[in-house]
Amino acid sequence: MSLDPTHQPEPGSKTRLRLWLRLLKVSGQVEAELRRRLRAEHDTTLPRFDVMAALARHPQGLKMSELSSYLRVSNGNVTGIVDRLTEDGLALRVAVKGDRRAQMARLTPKGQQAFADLAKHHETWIDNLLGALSPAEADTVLAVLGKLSEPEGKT
Amino acid sequence: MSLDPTHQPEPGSKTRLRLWLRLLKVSGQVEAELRRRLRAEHDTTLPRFDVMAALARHPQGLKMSELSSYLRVSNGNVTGIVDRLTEDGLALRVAVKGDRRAQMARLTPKGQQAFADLAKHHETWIDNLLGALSPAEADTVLAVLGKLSEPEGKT
DNA sequence: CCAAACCTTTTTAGGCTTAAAGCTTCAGGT
DNA sequence: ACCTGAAGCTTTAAGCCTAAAAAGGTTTGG
Repeated sequence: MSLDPTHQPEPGSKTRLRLWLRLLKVSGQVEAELRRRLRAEHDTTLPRFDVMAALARHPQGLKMSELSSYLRVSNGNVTGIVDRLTEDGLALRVAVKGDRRAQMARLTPKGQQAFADLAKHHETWIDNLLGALSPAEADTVLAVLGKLSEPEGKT
Repeated sequence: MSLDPTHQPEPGSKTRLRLWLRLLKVSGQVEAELRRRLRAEHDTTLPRFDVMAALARHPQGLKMSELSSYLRVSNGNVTGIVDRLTEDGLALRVAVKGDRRAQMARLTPKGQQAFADLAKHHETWIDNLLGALSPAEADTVLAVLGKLSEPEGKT
């Protein structure tokens, strides 16, 4: 099969597959380097960073369920991460007034300070890791990839 | 701090950070969808798919250490994955002649057949998920991201 | 009032991941 | 033959991830 030159299942199928593999490679490399630096220089992990970033944007705190839907991870997942952040004194749980089922996760002052430090380094790291791209190139890719995130179907 | 308008730490730093976030978003979405379909339609996982793909390219088999360096994952990691593939009858370990320490992991006929089916669907999925991009757009992104994978320093 | 339905969170079970430790085997030097 | 270091693989510990079940708390309809 496929010796038939008239087959051509999809135009650009091959190119898209190559694009996917490269996308996977680049994001994997950057992500791996971020994880490595977070661990080596700050003794933390990417999931912890993500949770802290979410909480930093919401100083009043987030319910556990809000946090999990915000981060697009499972409900039971954030339990463990917040547990460990709490053990390290970076986060805490506070009761929700009027609903004894719910709890708000919130950064401690120590956690806010730690995140500010992390965020500063994070931006620098990204700028270094993607430094081979000019702003114009970055904008180009940004625009093209934007088509995938916004599945505009309204023709 | 940063009220000083002469600061400007990096030109394009903001754009690169946005690019990274979009890259993360797109690859995360595609990857999550692949995992979901692998699970729902084939009762398997992405790591298993990756191992099977590696073994499919090497019909004579791969040593465990070759497999782990090929996939860029830790040595102890593939042990468990090959274990589970073996339990399902998709892979097997064969002794390496002349070195009783080493073992070759290899796909069984059942495993080869299963992978052929997976690979066919995989290509279709990718083509669908990235279908919003024209071949020209895909080529553009491919070229730009190529600069990151090939850190050409020879000027 | 109270039981069923619903909501919020934690717990459980299973898989993936790494780093580090342990076991066996190999290869080379004495 | 013996020792030693390195190689190959597995095991273990800790964290992350999900889906599903369990445990409390709340709300609502009779």
